[in-house]
Amino acid sequence: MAEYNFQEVENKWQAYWEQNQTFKARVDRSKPKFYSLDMFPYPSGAGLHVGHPLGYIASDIVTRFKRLKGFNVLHPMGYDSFGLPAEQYAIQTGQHPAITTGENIARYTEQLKNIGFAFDWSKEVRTSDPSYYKWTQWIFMQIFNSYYDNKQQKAISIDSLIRIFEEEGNLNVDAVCDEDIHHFTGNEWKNYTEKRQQEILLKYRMTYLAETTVNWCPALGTVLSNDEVKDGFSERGGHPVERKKMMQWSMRITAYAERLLQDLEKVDWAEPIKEMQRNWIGKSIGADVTFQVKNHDIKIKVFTTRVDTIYGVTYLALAPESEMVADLITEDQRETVEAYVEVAKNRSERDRMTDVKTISGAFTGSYAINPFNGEEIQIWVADYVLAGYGTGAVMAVPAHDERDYNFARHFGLEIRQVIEGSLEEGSFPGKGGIIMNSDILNGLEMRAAMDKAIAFLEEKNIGKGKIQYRMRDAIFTRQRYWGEPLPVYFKEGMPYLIEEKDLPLVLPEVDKYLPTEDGEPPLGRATNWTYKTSEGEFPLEMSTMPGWAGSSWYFFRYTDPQNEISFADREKTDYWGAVDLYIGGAEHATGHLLYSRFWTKFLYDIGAVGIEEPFQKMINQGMIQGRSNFVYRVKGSNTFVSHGLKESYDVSEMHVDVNIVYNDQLNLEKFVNWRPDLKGAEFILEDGKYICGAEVEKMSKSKYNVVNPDDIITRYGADTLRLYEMFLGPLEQFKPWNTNGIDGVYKFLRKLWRLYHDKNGHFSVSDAAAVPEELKSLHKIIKKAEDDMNNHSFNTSVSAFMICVNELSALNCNKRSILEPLAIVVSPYAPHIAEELWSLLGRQTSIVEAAYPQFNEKYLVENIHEYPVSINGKMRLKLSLPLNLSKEEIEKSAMDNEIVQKWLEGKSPKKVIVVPGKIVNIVV
RNA sequence: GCCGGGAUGGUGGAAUAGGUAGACACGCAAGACUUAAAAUCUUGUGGCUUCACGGCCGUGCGGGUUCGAUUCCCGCUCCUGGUACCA
Repeated sequence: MAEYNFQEVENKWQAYWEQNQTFKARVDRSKPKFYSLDMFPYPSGAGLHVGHPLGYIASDIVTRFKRLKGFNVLHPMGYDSFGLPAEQYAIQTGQHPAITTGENIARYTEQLKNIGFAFDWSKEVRTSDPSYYKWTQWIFMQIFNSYYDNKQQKAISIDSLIRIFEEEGNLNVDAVCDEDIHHFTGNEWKNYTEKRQQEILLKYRMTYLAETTVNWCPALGTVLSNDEVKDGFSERGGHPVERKKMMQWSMRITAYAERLLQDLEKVDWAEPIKEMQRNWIGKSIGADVTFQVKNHDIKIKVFTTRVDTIYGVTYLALAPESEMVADLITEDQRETVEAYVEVAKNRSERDRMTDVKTISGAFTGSYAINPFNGEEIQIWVADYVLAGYGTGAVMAVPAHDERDYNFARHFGLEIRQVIEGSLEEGSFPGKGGIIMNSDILNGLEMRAAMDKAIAFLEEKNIGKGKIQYRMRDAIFTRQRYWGEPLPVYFKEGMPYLIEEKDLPLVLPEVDKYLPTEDGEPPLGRATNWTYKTSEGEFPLEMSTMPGWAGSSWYFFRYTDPQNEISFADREKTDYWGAVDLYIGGAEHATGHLLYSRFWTKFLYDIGAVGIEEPFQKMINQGMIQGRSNFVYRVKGSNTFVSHGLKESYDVSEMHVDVNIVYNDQLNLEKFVNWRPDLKGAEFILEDGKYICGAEVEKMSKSKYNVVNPDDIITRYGADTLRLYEMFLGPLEQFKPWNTNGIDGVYKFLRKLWRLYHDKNGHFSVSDAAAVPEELKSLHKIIKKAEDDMNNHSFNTSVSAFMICVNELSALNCNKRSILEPLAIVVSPYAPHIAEELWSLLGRQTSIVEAAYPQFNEKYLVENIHEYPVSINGKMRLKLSLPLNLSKEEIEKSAMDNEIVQKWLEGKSPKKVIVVPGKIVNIVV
């Protein structure tokens, strides 16, 4: 092969890796393990664009490097293949989503294989495959069969709870459960009907059925989770979302709130992501306080984080949705309050969110009594109080809370200061201040006042210290077809699990993928969607699982994807353990990453896995944005004017396909053939070229700025694509895709190739000994590439490779002792060309099996340093001096220099700073 | 509003235990090779100024610490991600 023929080289080695199963991972206890994972892709119909593989390339480079360093690597890939787009497509076309999904996966796989990833394809999983979702269903069953014990702080089998109920009822049970639990004895339990018992157990199960307010999206016909809703619209499709009460399965992720929060300390993730999770969990430490309503037997419980300001409470406020409101309205207020509640309730979540400036509320007419000072305070209804947080009621302290302050000002309610300071500029939180006007709390600071107030509450039995989390239980059902069926049937209205031997419960065929006429989910269309037991035939659950179900445990399945007797062999999950490097977008911070941690902790609690945190280290790659190109049509004509001249004409801007533009220069021939209406287009050129305008936008079809990796590979090859994606900039940074610099890395590969070949293109290396400059160049790159790898600074490594190859080219180096290790160092980035060079060098096995070259400091040792000499901090000259000179000798050489003398103008310097091996600075 | 991330030539970016700002690459310009083009190679390329040597300015803006600041501190501007009446 005379010239570097990337097509030939890349096809050859991709076939070789596949045939030899080069990347197949096996348990091997003689080596340290390295589990590298990329975030699960959803195989969309549009295929991969150049932004998708960015993270995969980075992780591929790391795994290839780790192999060279002697690690046993697991680097799998698979598909999160249940999802809305396939179902939407099915609704439109009638085509079964499994078919579309299969086609999309085939396309993705082909595209991924073209890039030359070192994936172990034998480990591939697909969440929509029954052999996979069998185990998703199995995990659901374990969750159903568990409750969370607060004393032991772990999930425990529901059977042991039943035993406790039988023995002593629930009086001593401290578990995470529904609010409306009543106490019963062991005898009472035994006398309950089965239905009654199941009803009670459901209140304890880690996954339970309950009426919940959900984000209902009528256009999609499904429920969405909070993180699937953006500003009141669905993330997929942008359809309006409304609040609706529905019977849904939920999971008690809140039981794990504290552990999810604490264990963030154990993982090596970017601080912003951890912070997002902390905010999402939203821990607040405070107290519950019960207020007696005057002339009523109703008590109002509020949650507050500032019980120290309890003497500053001047009114209570309830959420409009609160059930207590109806009982508290007095006759003279009835009309006003009911009208207000009606309006407030119907205001959509989105209105309430966008319109935070408008203050609204209504006085119920009732009064509550402050348990600390016996004062009567008004009870209001206000839509700034959320039904879903805390108790849905707040004690308002206008002097020290901004929202309470604004509300009180608006309605003319009292504002009473209880912390020293000035109210001139409105309310202030006064967290460091001294309490005043507060009877028993006077003179204390916040912390002490809170402790004293809580002690008072507990003594009087009207409240207690409490920790509140903002995080809600996770809704686990979707009224959709294309998802995992829940392995649940209903008897007398109570849910029961199907038997384990009947897993997987396979998704049934339906005639249409739409809800039924009477509003049931699509599974309601299936015939015989029932479960037979010895007692009869019962209806199965018609909702399916949400998208996050399958992706919350896939990292375990990868270790043992074909296992038919368990979700993964414990020996294998133990060997591979936690993911050592997880690369993916930051957009999953509060969804996938939280759910996966939750399921992992659950599986740990029941003894199914040995780790509590699934992802030890994570890097979040920045998104690749699109870079759109524009042409400028002179209005009313078929003439296009180049970007630099457009100001002289009346033009309209038009997106043009970036694939027919090179370095912002339009390919005119391709342009006129791009669309029929452009036939016969004329151009006004500048310097004989048509230059396009450019702008950074999201990569999308409609903007004609989607760049497909296949096109780049056809033109430049996979190695160039890999190098270029890394060369573009730091992995974490957001950046626009721009092919302008790609020629540079392509040239680099050809220069690299030429190092191993003579002028006539014949492979030619010499066994002569390397000269010091060559060794220096080599050892510089050995060290740099390794250091960069540890910092995940891939872009700087590519630059360093270029420098190395430039240096070796200048030296006309063709020494085997230099070029062999060089091929290894480059191989994680450009594996195909490296393999080819390796085999040309006479090696029989894959370069993957080579060892990373040993760095030797001695080749880099310098004995001369070029000292920059600064005068008053500005570099003025350079001075080459031996490194073994003393400070004094360096200073003397500098002072003797004539340029230095010129700057001194005969004066003696105020100060001379000499940092040996670094710099000289002379202060005049 | 609150919490993150960022701003460096025409472009992507490099350099932070404070020590030569602009590595590497693109683009551009000039030249070599070629009938020509492509490819390849050589040289130059932050701005202003100077015939030149050189000088002045320069890392979003304004201050500060320091012999020395892209890097540390204080105060802003703009872009960007998250979050949102959470009591």
